[in-house]
Amino acid sequence: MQRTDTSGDAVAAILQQWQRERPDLDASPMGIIGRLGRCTALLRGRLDETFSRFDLSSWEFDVLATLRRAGSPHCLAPTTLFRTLMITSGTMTRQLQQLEGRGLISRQPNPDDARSQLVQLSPAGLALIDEAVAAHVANEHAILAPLAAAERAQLEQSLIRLLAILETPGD
Amino acid sequence: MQRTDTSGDAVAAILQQWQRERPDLDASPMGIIGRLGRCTALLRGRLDETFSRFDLSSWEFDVLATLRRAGSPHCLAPTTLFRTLMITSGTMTRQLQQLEGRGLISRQPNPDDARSQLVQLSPAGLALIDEAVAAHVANEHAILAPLAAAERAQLEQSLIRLLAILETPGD
DNA sequence: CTCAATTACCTTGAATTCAAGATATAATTT
DNA sequence: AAATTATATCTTGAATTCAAGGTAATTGAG
Repeated sequence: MQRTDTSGDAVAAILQQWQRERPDLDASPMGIIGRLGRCTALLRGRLDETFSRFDLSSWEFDVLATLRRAGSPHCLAPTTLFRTLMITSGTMTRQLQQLEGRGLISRQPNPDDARSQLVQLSPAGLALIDEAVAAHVANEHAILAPLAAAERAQLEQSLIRLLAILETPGD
Repeated sequence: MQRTDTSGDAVAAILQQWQRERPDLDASPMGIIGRLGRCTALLRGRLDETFSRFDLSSWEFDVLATLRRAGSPHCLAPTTLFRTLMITSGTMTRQLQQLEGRGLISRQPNPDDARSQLVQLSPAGLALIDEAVAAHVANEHAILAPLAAAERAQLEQSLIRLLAILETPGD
């Protein structure tokens, strides 16, 4: 059975419920934090549609895109990759094994350090990610198209501000 | 090994890399979509800190909070729950089994429909979630405290707008 | 009224992700 | 210089999540 959801603005309804059940609490921060999570969840689905057209999952796209962004020779150490992608090293290993199996990357031992490996985008991987990135960016443009330029600017500015707060180490 | 990240504003750096490597693409939507995902990821960690103080994981909190919000007698069908929580029915079953094992909910057959069950918050579950919600809301207030009232309003307004677009069925 | 077909509800097997462990290098002390 | 501690890199076992399947109830036609 598939997950479903009938939301209008579900978050507003949740806030009303809390107001009714726990009037002693000021739940207003949920108006921001709840909607943020919800937007991210819905976006994930939209973006995955494009990835799947290239037989890629979200994380596969991310790995290939990171190598691509690094520039020629499209070669990075696994540690650099998993730090950039904010995943654990174990997850990284599995992902690289899988991508190597599909011939999208190659892994070679690092001659200068037996602990380390060198991950490189294969020609096939390079061609694939170059196409996929173009489609991905086009998809993102389409998703945000209903937003006027001023709305986009306001949203981005707000997110920059929030991100600065969240990244501040003095939690 | 733990995941790490050294971001200043990592998204800005990524945009610059794409500009250098693929000047033919206008990657500006990533400025919004990338930061949104990043904010959500960082928030998750912050919120989990509070949940763990009550020996709750994020999903456990969500289930109990949904039952609590519903109001007395804090009783819902599993289907209502998994639709609200946007998870699959299989995941729901496991979670309810676990919560029942901890004595936080009870499950009884529905007398009107042998297919269905009734999930109810136990007294212990009610007491726990009432405490945890208060702490959670306080935590959210603390997280957003650096934002001025006007900034909060602008951010929320932007998110409401974006959410409306993303929820529009005409994908 | 009976039976078939659709719908709705819940439990089990495959895939993904994380925490802990094993090995190799570097740094420090004696 | 040898030994020891500490750091860094990558691969494996435990837990969580999703897709497919089985069972019960409702609907509608004959």
